[in-house]
Amino acid sequence: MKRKPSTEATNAWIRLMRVQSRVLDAVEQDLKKAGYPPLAWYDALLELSRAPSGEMRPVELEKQMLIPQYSTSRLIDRLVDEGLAARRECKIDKRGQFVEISEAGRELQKKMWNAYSAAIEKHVGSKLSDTDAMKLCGLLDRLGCSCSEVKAVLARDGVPAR
Amino acid sequence: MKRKPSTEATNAWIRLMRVQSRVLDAVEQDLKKAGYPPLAWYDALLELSRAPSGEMRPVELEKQMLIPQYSTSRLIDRLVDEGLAARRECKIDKRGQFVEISEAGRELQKKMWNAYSAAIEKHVGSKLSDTDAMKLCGLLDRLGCSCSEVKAVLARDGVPAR
DNA sequence: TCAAGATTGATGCAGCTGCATTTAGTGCGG
DNA sequence: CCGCACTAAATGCAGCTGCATCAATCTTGA
Repeated sequence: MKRKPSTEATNAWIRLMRVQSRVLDAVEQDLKKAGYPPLAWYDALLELSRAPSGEMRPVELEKQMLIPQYSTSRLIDRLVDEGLAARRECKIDKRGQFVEISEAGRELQKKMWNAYSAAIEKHVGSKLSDTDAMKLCGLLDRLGCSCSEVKAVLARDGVPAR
Repeated sequence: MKRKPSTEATNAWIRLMRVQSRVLDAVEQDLKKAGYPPLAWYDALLELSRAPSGEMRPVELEKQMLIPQYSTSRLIDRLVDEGLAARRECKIDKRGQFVEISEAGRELQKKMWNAYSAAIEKHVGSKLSDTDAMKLCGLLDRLGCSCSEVKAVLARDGVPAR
């Protein structure tokens, strides 16, 4: 319980915190400068656009995005306010609802992916060879436990952050 | 400008975001469960406690912690509210001030370091060999640019996050 | 069938962040 | 000495997060 971490572990901890924060910040700034909303919006739009019928239950979205319930609820509020999605009633369960992505939402998602992927390339890709990127993944995975499902998702035009 | 990142780079990006968020969350939760304030408080207390006279200018603190000015200002507010630090007037520059850590502040910093270091060991150290931790540092450093000064600081009983 | 419990989603409140602006004081060139 | 640009710190406002709680509805089991 009181075992102290090695210097190496501590260094890894510090860098993990700092580097992530810098890189995330840089990417978010690039998106913002291009006039786009935060990454969380992108993630939600991506999930919605991937749903076969273009609509999902908030609970689903919540599980996909790994964010808390209230956070989903409010994110949906904002997307709806901006006309990027719409709430649909759910007939089979009156507690629930469906969230449907709009055309504007789909377009935004696609346009954001251009800026987003460029930012990833700029702030990550260009600084690491593919083999090094793979090594980094391997090491990070050991800390994270549950990231293996990511690979499956990473098919087409977009990636979820967080 | 429109170059797309490789799958490897994208994977590294995703993992960097996810793993950091999970690990940080786990560590913060451990601290919170032990009844301690957020990590940012610890960082500030650590910086203050390291200052030779136990006091610093907010501007200094800001530079050390790499957080924006207003953020420092409010963090100091909170520390002062909790009796962990006190504002002292600065005679040589009447715009400015000094922030001095209190005894309570020093004690809290030391107690937090026990919980904090245990959390680092639990969530990072125990999952990575020292050599792997070093490899991880090396890879992360290439993304982060400016983390080299960390080593110098990492001497005694505590580490700054972010 | 109906009460107990679980699930879905919303919301009030507090804390923290970012942004822009304000207030106050410093220091320099003319 | 004065005006002007600069720096130190605080603050109002909006957005987002976490927590706790709520209301509505669904499910289960006696």
